[in-house]
Amino acid sequence: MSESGPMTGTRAESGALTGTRAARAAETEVALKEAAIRVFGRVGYLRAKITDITAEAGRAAGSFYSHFDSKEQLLEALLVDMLEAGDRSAEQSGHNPDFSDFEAVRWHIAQLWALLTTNGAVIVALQQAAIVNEHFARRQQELMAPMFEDMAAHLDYVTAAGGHLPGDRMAVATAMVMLMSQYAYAWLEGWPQSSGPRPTADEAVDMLASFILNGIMGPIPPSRAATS
Amino acid sequence: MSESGPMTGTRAESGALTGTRAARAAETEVALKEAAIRVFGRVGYLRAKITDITAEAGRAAGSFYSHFDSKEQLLEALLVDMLEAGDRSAEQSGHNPDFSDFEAVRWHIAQLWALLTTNGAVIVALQQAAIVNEHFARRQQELMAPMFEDMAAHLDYVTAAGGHLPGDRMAVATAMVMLMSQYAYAWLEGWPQSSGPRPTADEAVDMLASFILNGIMGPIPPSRAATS
DNA sequence: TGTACATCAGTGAACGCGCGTTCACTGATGTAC
DNA sequence: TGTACATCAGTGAACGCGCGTTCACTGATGTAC
Repeated sequence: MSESGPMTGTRAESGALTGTRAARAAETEVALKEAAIRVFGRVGYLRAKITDITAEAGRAAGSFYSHFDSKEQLLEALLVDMLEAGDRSAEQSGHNPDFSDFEAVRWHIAQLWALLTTNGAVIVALQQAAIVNEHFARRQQELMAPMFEDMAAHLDYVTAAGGHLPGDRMAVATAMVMLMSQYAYAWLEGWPQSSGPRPTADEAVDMLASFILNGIMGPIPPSRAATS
Repeated sequence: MSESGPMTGTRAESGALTGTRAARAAETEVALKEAAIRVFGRVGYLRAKITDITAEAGRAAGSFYSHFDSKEQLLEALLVDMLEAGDRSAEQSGHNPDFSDFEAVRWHIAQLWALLTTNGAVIVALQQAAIVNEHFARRQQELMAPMFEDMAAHLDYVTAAGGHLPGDRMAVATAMVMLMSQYAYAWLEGWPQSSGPRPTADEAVDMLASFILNGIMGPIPPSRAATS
């Protein structure tokens, strides 16, 4: 027994390139996806070359096509992964839909913030892909539509609580989503570059929550705004 | 005198392709720029091919390079045109910087709205170019930086008037710019597509003005919000 | 005013670069007997 | 358990498409004398 069996020995020694065929293929697919996310984050989806991704994953160029038909299909796969993970985490949370309440607004913003910071590369990739590709333009709409509807529904609580929306409920919902997502994007990009230290994530979420609650309802009591 | 002179006759007859050499070249350059704006508006900057632009302008492909070194340099020229026009119109307007006043806020939003609707194609082209090109990423920052600074300065009037900003002045200024520009973009794109009629430009500007004034200060008197 | 030549805006076919995609090949894994 | 063959993940050089860019050419405009 000074030598292990030929197969098991080979497996243990050559690391990532061993295992059953199926396992090895699955490993490579995951490696390609993870590499893609890193490359997208570094140079953006539109500038990312197939060979950038395979190089980042430590594979040959041709290997890519054993797993994906194209860069588009890879992005689609990443989107599916993201949405599955999102569905799983969304199930458990019974949330408060009453947007006349500061904590409810803040909770929703924090949720969106978490989504953007954990899946930033994929979401920004989708945004970029939507610019040059009809399919992803539609996909982006499909992702945003429920957000608009969701926000609009939450705004009805504001009206019910005697708040005075600044305009049409759908227009206000659209403005809210645009504000949240774009401010988050600017924050991730480090805008504006000129001035002092950028806010922490918590400060940013607080600011947005106060801004939006004031915007849709009127000022919140200073005590709550200061302590949250 | 039954025949006009050979040159003047030729000029009058063959329309756009006549005149002095310099004039003819200038005409073509203008035609290419205008064609580019139309093509950018239709398919976007990133998808626009040089031959799309020359075809739209009714010229041969090679003609492009008598006037511009590349698509990038053409966009740069369009930006310069836009900024020159912007400077000219900005000079004449003595504006009210006091953002505790509804009309001042509304006026600024209307200004930005006008800028985006008249130069939408070029501004969106810049946004797209900034994604894949370092030069235009910097150019975009240069264009936005004064807006952030300007808004932040205006916000100081809010604090002076006893208003309570929802966060750091620069963060709030950033949020305002993001809200205005992105809502305008969404409006131009017809988002959200699902629901009923989108607001008119005036309604959109009113909504943004109320949203922002509430957001940065507290609610405006209902009478003013309703009448403006 | 007329002629001969120079210049230049514009033309469009051809060229060539960059990058996505293919494919003959390798060596390890899986299967049959 | 051992041998012979089949299958398949992965390789990387080569291919080829799309589009930016060039360039020899045309015909009109400008200049010289």
